This record gives sequence, C-alpha cells and structure tokens, in this order.
Amino acid sequence: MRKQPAHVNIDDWTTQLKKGTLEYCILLLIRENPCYGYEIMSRLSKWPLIAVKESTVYPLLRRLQKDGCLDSYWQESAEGIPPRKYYSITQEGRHYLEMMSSEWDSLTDVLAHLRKESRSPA
Amino acid sequence: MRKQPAHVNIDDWTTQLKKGTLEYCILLLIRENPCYGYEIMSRLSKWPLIAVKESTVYPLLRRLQKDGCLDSYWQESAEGIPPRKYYSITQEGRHYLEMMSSEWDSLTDVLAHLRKESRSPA
DNA sequence: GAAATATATATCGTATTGCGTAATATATGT
DNA sequence: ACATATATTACGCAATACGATATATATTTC
Repeated sequence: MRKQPAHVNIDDWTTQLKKGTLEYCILLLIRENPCYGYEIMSRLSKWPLIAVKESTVYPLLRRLQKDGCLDSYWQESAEGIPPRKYYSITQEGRHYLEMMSSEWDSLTDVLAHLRKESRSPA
Repeated sequence: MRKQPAHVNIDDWTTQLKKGTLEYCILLLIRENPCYGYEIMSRLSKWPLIAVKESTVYPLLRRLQKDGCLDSYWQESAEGIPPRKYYSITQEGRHYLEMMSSEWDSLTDVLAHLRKESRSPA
C-alpha cells in the first residue's frame, strides 16, 4: 500500500512526460550505432530527466523489435563480462523515427505558442 | 476485442506523447483566465496533435482541483445554455506550473541534443 | 573468506493516463 | 420528429514507466 498524496508531485509528472519520449530518445540513440540495453540505460541516465531503469529499457527494446523497428544480435564481450544483446535500427524504424520527429516539432510549436500566449496580459 | 497490430502506429505514439503534456497545456490556458471544460476542449482541439475529448478533459480538471491546483465555481450562462463550471488557477497551481515549465525546458534541451548528435556521422 | 559493487539481461505487478462509449439535460434549426 | 450545439459526468480498456526482484560473472573492498 502506498500513500496517495492530495497534492501534485513534479516527479510523478515527469514520469508521465517520459511516456512516448523515451521511445523517441532510444531510437535516436540506436539510429547511428547499434546499442545494448545497459549502454542505453547508462547513456540516458546522464540526463536526470530521462534517466531510466532496467525495468523500463529492456521491455521497451523488446517491444520495438516486436514491432519491426529494431533487429537484435548477441555478441560476446571481454572476459568476465556477460554477452551483450545489441539492437540495430531497421528501415521501418527509420521511417517511424521521421514521423516522430515531425510530431515532436509540432508539439514544441504548440507549447511555445501556449506559453507565449498565456504570458501576454489580456 | 480489438486487433493488436504487430507494427508501430504513430497515432498510438502521439497518444502517449500527450501524457503529462495535456496537463501542462490546460494549466497554461487557465493561468490567464478562468475556463470551463467545454471551452478548453474546443480551444485545444484547434491543434490536431493535442485535440482532446470530453472523457479526457473533465477527469483531468477534477484531478487538478483535487490536487489543489484549481478552484471551481458554477456560473449561469445565457438562456438555453447549461450552466458552466469554471476553473481558476490557485497559488499552488502557479507554483506547479513554474516547475513544469522548467522541466519542459530541460526536455526540449535533451531532445535537441539527441537529435543533433545522432545526425552527425561517426 | 565474505561482502559489496559493476556489468548485463529479464520478469512480475502496480499506478497513472488518455480515450472510446455512453448517458443526461436544454435550446435551436430543419 | 430528428439532428446539432452546448455542457457535464461515469465506466472500463490499453499502454507506459517503474519498483522490486532474480540470475550470473568478475573485480574490489573489508
């Protein structure tokens, strides 16, 4: 059982804000070079806002592969390090990424407009 | 029962992208002038990306009031038009909005960085 | 030697959100 | 009589991010 605060919590909001955005960030990372899950987690966690845990990144990668956006292959690592599952982007993934970028541009436009609008006095 | 496509769908993605963002948009609208639900729905629907239905905007307004970000009051309308429930922003709502704007700036910074990074060839 | 840490992947269950569908109520237009 | 516009509300579903946990190996620390 967890307490349900009667007040807003900015951390809860940023969790919601990540929905969809993480998928976009991960495809942007894999777009250039194949990546493995742990690597993605480490690289994204440099920005606190989009930091992710294992329980977020691994299911997301599997889903993107299931949906045809990613391919995967196993690769042995140096001694003592477990093998890594690399994900690479597919043609469909690149196409999807283009649409995402277009929608992202629209969203930032809308927000820029709303933020400016609401600042100007009536 | 609904079909579960094995491929990505940009409309499903934009639905996820709205999570959290809609809350931000609505607070930005109410920030300046008190608004009623139907009005918010109409105004947001001018941008296809953040168009909302009644089933989205009314629960959201109630939640924001429950969490202390909004106050509400009923007001009679012109003849024949049902009374309207107006929502106005509270001090806590304004404070929350400031934090949201800060997080939104961070998010756009991260995405701008990732988009630029992944375009440059290795 | 035992314990903690880093690397690396995976699963289970939960909370929250946006939304489809539908109900309710009033007045106007056709 | 029927559709449309205005306005609010309730029910239930699908998807995502995440906390907690499990597994396995090698290095570091006590």
